[in-house]
Amino acid sequence: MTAELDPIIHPTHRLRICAMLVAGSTLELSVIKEHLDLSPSALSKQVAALVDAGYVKQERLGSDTRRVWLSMTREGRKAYQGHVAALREIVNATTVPSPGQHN
Amino acid sequence: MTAELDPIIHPTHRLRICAMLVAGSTLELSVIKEHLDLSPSALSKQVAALVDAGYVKQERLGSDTRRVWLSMTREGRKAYQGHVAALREIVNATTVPSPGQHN
DNA sequence: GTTGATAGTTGCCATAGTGGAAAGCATCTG
DNA sequence: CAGATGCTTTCCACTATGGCAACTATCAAC
Repeated sequence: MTAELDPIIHPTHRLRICAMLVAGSTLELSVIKEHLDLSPSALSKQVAALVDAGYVKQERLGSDTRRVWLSMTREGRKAYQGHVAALREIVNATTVPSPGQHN
Repeated sequence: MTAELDPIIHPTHRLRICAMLVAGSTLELSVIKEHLDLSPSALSKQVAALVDAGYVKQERLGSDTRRVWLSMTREGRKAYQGHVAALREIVNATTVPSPGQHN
């Protein structure tokens, strides 16, 4: 408990990016782009925010060095897990109705 | 599926407010205030955003008419449930690790 | 090598969101 | 009535966001 919502992760696009990366280990930026409805520049900035926070690592891996690959850092994984834990805390207070309350 | 994140609900303070209201049916504003670290003015504005969206209903109930009580509208409950469903979709893609991935 | 396409980043700008302080309003309490 | 209380609103400063257009770097074709 006492997990905190992480303002770096919370905004919707970055939350989605992190979720994809935690699930997918290492992904091409273009793959992420297809799943978020964002212009290239906006996406680039959201990713940069995660990189600046130390949550995401950027590499140019393949034969085509224009392409960027992303993965979570250990710190990023930890922050994401904490964030999700905090979300669960907040939301679960919801789903356990106290007796005598008429929802 | 295809549940959408609701930008009215998503920001952290409003998410907390909604979670409290969905859990607690009708709450005094002051009760919410104690659980969020926000100035009176900031809280007032966040609540106003939820009221404007039609998600929360404000009433002056007790003998002291200065005090405001809050509850979710049916629409608000629906929106909140949708939002939480969307969050689960996003986050659950995470917690089901595909085989062969080293998280 | 030159040309044109592609991947991504950055600067600029316009807009929206947020929060606190302070003033304002209505109401309650003594 | 005077002062305290609960909440709202106005004002202002600051941050965040997104798109466009310009830019860099690389690739692919010839």
